Amino acid sequence: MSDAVLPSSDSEEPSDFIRDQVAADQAAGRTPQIHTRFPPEPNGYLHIGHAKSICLNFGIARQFGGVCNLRLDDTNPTREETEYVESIVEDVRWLISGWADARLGLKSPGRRPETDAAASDAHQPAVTGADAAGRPLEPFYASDYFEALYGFATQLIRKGRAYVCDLSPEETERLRGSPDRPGTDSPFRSRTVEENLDLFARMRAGEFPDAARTLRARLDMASPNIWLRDPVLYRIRHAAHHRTGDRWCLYPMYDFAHCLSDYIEGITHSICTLEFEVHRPLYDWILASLGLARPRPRQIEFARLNLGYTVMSKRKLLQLVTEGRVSGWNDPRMPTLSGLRRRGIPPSVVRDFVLRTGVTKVNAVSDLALLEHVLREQLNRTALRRLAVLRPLKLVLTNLAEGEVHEFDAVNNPEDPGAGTRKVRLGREVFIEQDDFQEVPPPKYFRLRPGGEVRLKYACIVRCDAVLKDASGRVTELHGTADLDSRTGGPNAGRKVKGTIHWVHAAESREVEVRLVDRLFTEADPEEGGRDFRQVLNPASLESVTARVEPALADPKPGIRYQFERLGYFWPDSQDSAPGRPVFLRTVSLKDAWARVAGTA
RNA sequence: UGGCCGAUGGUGUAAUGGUAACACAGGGGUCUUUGGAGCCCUUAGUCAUGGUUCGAAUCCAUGUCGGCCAGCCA
Repeated sequence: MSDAVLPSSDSEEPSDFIRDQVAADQAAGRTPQIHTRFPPEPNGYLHIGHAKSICLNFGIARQFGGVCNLRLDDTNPTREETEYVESIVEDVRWLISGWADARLGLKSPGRRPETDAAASDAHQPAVTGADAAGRPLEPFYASDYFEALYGFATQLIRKGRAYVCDLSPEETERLRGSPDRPGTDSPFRSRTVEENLDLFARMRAGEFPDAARTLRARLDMASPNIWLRDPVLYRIRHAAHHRTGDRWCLYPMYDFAHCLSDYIEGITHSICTLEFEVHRPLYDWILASLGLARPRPRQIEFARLNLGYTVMSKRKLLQLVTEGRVSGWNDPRMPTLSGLRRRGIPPSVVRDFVLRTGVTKVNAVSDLALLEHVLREQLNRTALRRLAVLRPLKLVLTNLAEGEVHEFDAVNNPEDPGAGTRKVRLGREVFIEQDDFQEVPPPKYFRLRPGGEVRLKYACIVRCDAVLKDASGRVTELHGTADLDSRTGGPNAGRKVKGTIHWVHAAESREVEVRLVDRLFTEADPEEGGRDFRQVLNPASLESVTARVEPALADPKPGIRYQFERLGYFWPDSQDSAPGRPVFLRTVSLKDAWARVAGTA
């Protein structure tokens, strides 16, 4: 099954307040070429919350004939690593593959604004597809703009809009005031342009230790908006950067770097999450203060995605990893894109899910059930059906001779006749699911019971004649009789029984490890009432069983998704499978109507 | 006791001054060699109070509740 050809809602053109704005800007001729960007900081792995931003930004580029740049927002050398850069690039490509590949804006390798003397305003155009020289393209990096940014900062100083401040971090904080009390001007606020220029150059030259001085915007210490109270634009950090090494000891802050990175790349719509709403006046102020040649980008905010039964912040996900509560960032229980991918969730499902949650400014928590619904909807249409018994119980069909074997046709996918059929074989001994037999069945139980009958899927009806137990009273084996005349085409083919169960031929079945993946937390809101989310980790989130499967499952092709009939959707784990020794992961269970009935009884 | 943003069934969204709609979840039915899938039916909502208007989920005011903001993080 190819992820790219999966049918989904990708073909629909969604509408929301951001797309309305983009459409209006384009229609009015303000931004004929739409240009968005996805700007993660490489300090962690991408998760399904980022998927929303990716789908929004690339979706807009796709819908309006534009481009979406992938940009690493790497302005803080102490938190960022190459490992994260690599995972981010891989995850973004995976998520947009077969959907918006053609919209991915990258740049020719090694290119930076200062390598392009013609562009006086540091313009960095995006390339889609391939490099003119055939070299692989690379993402944009905010760190590629350090030189250009430094130049913009000196311009701000020359205009009297920024100054070097010698206040300590503690003093800076104290003089900032509080939300309901205005701040106090820094004593360094009225330095001359010449002095500021000289000091700023010496900050860059490494003459001062960390935190000794900052470059600050000259705005309004009395503003009710904290971010307008002379915010820090540059800080000194004698730290090696994952890309620029030790070329710099002066690093721009987010507010200064982001708006100008957007400008440098020619971004028209800079879409970010709600917490940046209060930064927008600063975003606009910096750009407006510089008297820039080209049109300025515009920031629009939306509410991030939240999902039930999980946590989403990088800090908490990192905690799960470092404390060993999961096996890594790509543990199949993790909401990271690498975790979802390993679990077997196709990118088209992530896209469809995100699409269905909509785009608003309301803080909301999306329902895990919706993700599972979209998953089942797509996998139902495409997954190959197979018989697998998770917790085997032996059933001996005493009217069949040793070595007697019967063959039946089994449909590979009832939703897709083109998927064809295969043979399944039945012998004297079969395994059935322990759950499919009850010695003392509850009301409305349709499966096997002493003296009762059930159909073995694709084969024939069997009756349970005897129950064998061990000394502790545990059921160890069943004896029964097969009615071979009830097979398809047989004289008793029309006989009706209440239940149909899955099974495997004991002699030909294979033992494989199956990992039953479930939600990571037992509560929809793991942090409800301020509790530590680690208190409600689901102890049953990952259960390993040794299953008995039909031979057709012994050596599965990587990347193929299966439905184990009546159980759920599974696929071989890309990491722990070996040739001839697959490990299956459960992507999602089938809906279980009986569990509801039994649970409420 | 500051500023900004938001509030529509259980959940997520739509309705852009004119019949509150869709999806998921829940409930019921139908069909079935998956208690799956499909199909049909169904429960349930505009935060409150005023105002403007022929008419308000929508506009205005006040209140309530929720989120965000006082990193030299992003």
